[in-house]
Amino acid sequence: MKITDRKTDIVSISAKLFKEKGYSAVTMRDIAQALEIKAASLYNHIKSKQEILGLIVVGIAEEYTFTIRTIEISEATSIQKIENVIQLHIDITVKNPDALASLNNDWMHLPKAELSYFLQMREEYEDIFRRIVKKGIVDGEIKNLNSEVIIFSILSTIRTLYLWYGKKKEFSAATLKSNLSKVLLEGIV
Amino acid sequence: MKITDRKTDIVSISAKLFKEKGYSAVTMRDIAQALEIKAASLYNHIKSKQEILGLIVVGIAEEYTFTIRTIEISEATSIQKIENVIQLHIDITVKNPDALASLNNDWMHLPKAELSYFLQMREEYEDIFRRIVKKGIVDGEIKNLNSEVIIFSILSTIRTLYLWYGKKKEFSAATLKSNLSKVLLEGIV
DNA sequence: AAATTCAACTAACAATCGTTAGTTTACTAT
DNA sequence: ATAGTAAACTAACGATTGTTAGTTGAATTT
Repeated sequence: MKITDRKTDIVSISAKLFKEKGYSAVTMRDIAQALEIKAASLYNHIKSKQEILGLIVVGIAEEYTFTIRTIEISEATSIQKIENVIQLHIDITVKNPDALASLNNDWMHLPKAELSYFLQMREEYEDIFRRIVKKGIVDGEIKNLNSEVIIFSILSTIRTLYLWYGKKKEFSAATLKSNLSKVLLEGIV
Repeated sequence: MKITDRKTDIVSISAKLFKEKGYSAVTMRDIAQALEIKAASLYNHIKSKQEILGLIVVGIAEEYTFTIRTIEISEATSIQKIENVIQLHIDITVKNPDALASLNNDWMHLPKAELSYFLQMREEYEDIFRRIVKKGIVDGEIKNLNSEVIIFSILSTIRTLYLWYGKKKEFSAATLKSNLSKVLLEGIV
C-alpha cells in the first residue's frame, strides 16, 4: 500500500493546472514539468490526456448525482432538501476545490462515451432539482415565482463556489454552512 | 459605411466558437471555416488570435465597469443600486449572449497589457459592489449576514446568466427583469 | 481608362502538440 | 545473488498550431 499513488498525483496536479488555464491550454509537458518529470513518463501511469480529464470529472459528477437521488427520496421537506443540496455542494467544493473547474468548463473535451454519460448525469441532476423546487411551490413551502429562475439562481451560485472558496478567509466551510442557505433561501432584505 | 464589417463577423463568430469549446480549443482554421474562407485570409482583418479575444472581452468589461461607477454615485438606495446592477447584467447578457463566455472563462489568455487592464477592472467592479452591499448593511437596508457570501451569491448568479439565457423560453429579458431581483433579494421561502 | 485598394487565395514556415518506442535505473521479491 | 517490476529517461513521430509571404481577381477611386 503506497502512501501516494503516482496516478493520483498526476490527476490532482492536472486539475490544478486545468483550473488555471483550461484543459486545452495545458500541455502534457506542463503537467510533467509540475511533477518534475518528462512528458513521456506520464504514460507509464495514464493512457491519454483525456483519461486524466475523465478521472477528474466523472467521479465527482457521480457523487453529485448519486447523492441528490437519495436527497430526493428522503422524507425531508422541500426546503430541507434544497438545504441538503446546498450542503452537498459545499462539501464537494471543500473536498475538491480544483477539480470543479473542469467539471464546469472542460467537460466538453471528454471522450465521447464519457461525455454522453456526463451529460446524462447533468440532465438528471437538474431534473431532480427542478422536481424538488416545483413540489415546494405546489406545497406552498416556496414562493410562487418562476421556477426556472429559482433553479438557475441557486444552481449558479453553488456551482461557482469553487471560484471563491479559499480566496478569502470568509469562505470557510463553517461560514458557508451557516450563511449560504440563509442568503439563498431567505434573501438579503 | 458598410452594412456588416468583416472584422465584426470574425469577432462574433469567434465568440460563438469560444463559448462552445473555449478559446484554446478553437483554431484559426475553425474560425475561418465557419466564415467559409481560409485561415490566412483572417489576417487581412485582424492581427492575431489574441486580438480577437481582446475585442470580445475588453469592450464588455469596460461597459460593466463604467456603468457600475455611475450606479454607485447615483442617489438610489443600496437595494435599488443592487437592482440596477442586476439589470445591468441582464441587459449585457441579452445583448452579448456569446461574448460573456470568454469574459468568464478565457480572460487569462489575453495579451499581457490587456490582461492586467481586465483584472484591474474586475477588481474595481467587485470593490464597488462590495461597498454598495456593506453600506446597505450599515444603513439597515440589508440583513447583517456575511457580506462576502452575499456578494459571491449575487455575482455568481448574474455572471452565469449567459449559460441559461436562450436555453429556455422562461429566460426572456422580461421574465428575468421581473423575477431575478425578487429571488436574489427577497429569497424564495 | 488607369491606378489603387480590398479581401480572398496558395504555399509554406517554425514551433508545439499528444503520443509511441525502446532503454535505463532503482527498488522489491524470490 | 537473481529475476522481475515500476517508473523514470532519450529520441522521435506525424499532425496540427498560429502566422507570414507573395499572389490574384474584383471592386472602388481617380
